[in-house]
Amino acid sequence: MQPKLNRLLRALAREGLEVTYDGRLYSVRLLGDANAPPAEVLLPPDLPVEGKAFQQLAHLAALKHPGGGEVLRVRATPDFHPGDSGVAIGSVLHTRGLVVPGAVGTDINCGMRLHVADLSVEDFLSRRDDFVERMKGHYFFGTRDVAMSSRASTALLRDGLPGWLLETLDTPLGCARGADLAQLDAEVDRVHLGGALHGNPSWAPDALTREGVVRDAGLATIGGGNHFVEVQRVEAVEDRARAWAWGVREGQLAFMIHSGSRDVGKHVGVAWRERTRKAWPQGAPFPESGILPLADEALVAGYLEAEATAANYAFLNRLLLAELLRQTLRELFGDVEAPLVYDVPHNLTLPYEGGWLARKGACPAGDGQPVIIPGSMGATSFLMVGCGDARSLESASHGAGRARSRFSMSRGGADHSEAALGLSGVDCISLRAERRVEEAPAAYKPIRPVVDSQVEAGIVREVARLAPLLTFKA
DNA sequence: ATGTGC
Repeated sequence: MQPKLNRLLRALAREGLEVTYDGRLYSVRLLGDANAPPAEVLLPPDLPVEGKAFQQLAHLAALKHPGGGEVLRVRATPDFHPGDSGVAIGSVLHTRGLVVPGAVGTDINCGMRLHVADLSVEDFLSRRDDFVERMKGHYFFGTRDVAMSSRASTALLRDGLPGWLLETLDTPLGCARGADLAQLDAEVDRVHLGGALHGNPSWAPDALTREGVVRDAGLATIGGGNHFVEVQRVEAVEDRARAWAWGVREGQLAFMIHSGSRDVGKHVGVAWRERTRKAWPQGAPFPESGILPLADEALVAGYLEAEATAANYAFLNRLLLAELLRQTLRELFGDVEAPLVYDVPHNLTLPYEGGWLARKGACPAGDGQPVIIPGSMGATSFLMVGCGDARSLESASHGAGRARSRFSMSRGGADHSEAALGLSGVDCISLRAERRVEEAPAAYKPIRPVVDSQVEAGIVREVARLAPLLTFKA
């Protein structure tokens, strides 16, 4: 291990980085930039490291705006890996007086949602094929163009889930027609921030605010990449008191949803990437990292409102994905309770200590907060509780982390046998064969060391472990 | 991340 580590440190030094490592925590800084805060990375010695991701972190910490504002701290989670917009996935950025749209990216309010159901695994598996066929209809072919009233859509984008619910009570359309709206209302408390950010519908694509009935092809769909819907079994409970309080018990069925704001986030993210570039002060050189901050107060407020608009959409997307699961369960098994445990965003800018905290693939881990860390398909996922650790900027990993790129997984010549991909015994439902390969367990780091390192560092504690039964990938 | 495209 040591020679390998020394090689990495030397390679990074050649690229202009100053790196130290104490066996748990890396500290990274651009050489010769003593004013920039060092970026910290929690990473146990047995996990693979990527030079590019370190470089991206060091550049993020060194970010400056000629108009003022400052980066206070940068921290990365143990699942961090290079991002293609110049900001590593797993970065947490604490700023004052400036905001970095690229530190959230286009996948705004990507997040996790977890439900449990009082249904035995045996009963569920006895109707597995029926269940899969119905969900395929919903997630892959069927429930496209989800209808909602223009009023509900506008209220959602502006006020989030409570606004949407208020308008939907009068005119339930689409998936909402079969929903228990009183239950959805009661569950809003278990959505991070109440699922209610202050948005502005004018930042959303025009189609979402059209008069009359809005028909949206993206709503209640999983989306690509690492997004998924997974049916699991609660295989072990570590913190019985907390699990009980959250409604989680051993042997229950669970539903885990990983999805985001679909094309709405892309629309907002791309628009603000342009605006941020145009807002860069005339004559000032562009940072070589390509990462641009906003410092102007009105622009910062405008961006945060746009981000919130997409975030509100993502909250509803995850809610409706869960609602389709819940309705399908009722169709197959009668009156099954499938209450929400928690819904938490891991790509969002939120107020923190008088400034802003931008998380890109990092789960909030405030004291007592539920933290959801999914393993790859076929691996255990974790329900944790945050410890409110300040050194980690109250942030945990959002998964195991990608070990190999989608491209490197799918290219010819690679061993695509089930065994090599780690897919033996994995029940993955997707219409696209290449998705199973790109997202196979072999593309991801092992989840155990990622979780353990965060427990040892006092960031999270284990509440329950969830074993996969079947996974839907778009 | 994106009704993706290396």
